[in-house]
Amino acid sequence: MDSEQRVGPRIKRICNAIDRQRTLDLEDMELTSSQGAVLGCLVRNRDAAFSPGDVGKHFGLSHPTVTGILQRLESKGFIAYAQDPEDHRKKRILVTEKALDCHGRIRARFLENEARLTAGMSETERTALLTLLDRIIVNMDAACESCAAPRPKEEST
Amino acid sequence: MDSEQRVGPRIKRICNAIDRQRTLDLEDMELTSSQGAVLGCLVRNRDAAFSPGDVGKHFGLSHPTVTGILQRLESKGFIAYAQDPEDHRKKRILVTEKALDCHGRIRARFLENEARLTAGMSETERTALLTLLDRIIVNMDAACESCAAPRPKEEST
DNA sequence: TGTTATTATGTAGCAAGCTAAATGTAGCAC
DNA sequence: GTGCTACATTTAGCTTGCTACATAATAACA
Repeated sequence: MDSEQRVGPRIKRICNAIDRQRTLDLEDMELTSSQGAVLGCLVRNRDAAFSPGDVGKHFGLSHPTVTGILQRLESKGFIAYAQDPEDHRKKRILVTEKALDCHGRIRARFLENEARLTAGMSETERTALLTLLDRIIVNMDAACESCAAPRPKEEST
Repeated sequence: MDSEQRVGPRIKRICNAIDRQRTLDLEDMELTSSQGAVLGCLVRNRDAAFSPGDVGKHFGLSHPTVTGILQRLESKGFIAYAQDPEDHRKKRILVTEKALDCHGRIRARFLENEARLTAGMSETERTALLTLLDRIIVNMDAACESCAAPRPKEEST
């Protein structure tokens, strides 16, 4: 299999380019791509009072990574913390007025970016792409699971 | 458009997971995912005497990023440098015996990883996926170009 | 109750990505 | 030769990702 025929390197290249582009797109709000994504999630789920752990699960990120992003969001005044009254290990993340103000613009920029990525694709193609990407995600979650707790042998074709 | 229906977040998630997995896969050689990819490229193109700039173009990475990866590869004895005899600004990257020894194993691990990603896909699906990813890459290169030299107005629907 | 295990978060330290600014070389105009 | 522009590389400093380790609070259980 030629290196030209592999999915992995393409994903990597696209991922880097998306991050670069989206960070540029949010520059005027002093947000990065990752910060924008996390903040969007927090605003949408503001009634659920997300914890750092919830954010990690939502994006498939490690706890220290989430901590870092949240620290920068806090220092810039987009979020604040409160204690969970029922479980003192947990923190609740509160979004500020500033975050609510920016939310629409962040969302719009991300949607424009998405449109640029998939420009020229039919709805059928876009759907096919999403389905195939979802299958990769499922495949990798399975690989990870077998990492943590090695399976007996699921299919030794 | 629901957040559930976007390509960008999926790409990001997959990219992170691939990096994690591939770095684990190369752990015994003391290489990371990016180092393995760059080293593979250098070994395959060893007759062309790649420069750091060539590596950057090949992977779509900035010069400082390439410099960092190459420094770590050099400190671990996988590559060495020589001056370009015709242009003293350029460096030529030489791969060591150690790199040649590891090359087959690196390649095998990456192919296994690729197979895990696309497990259960027909050849038709795999090809469709590659084609769609290539179109995203083309779209983003176009967007980047217009960034550097803002176009007149390509389609003001 | 007290001990232990699990869970939630934080800190330290590393790799990899970036931009901006510095250095050094090549090439060309004058 | 001098000076200017372009190019190749490096360094500094940032964010984002990770693992490994530390800490605090809850849960489970003898």
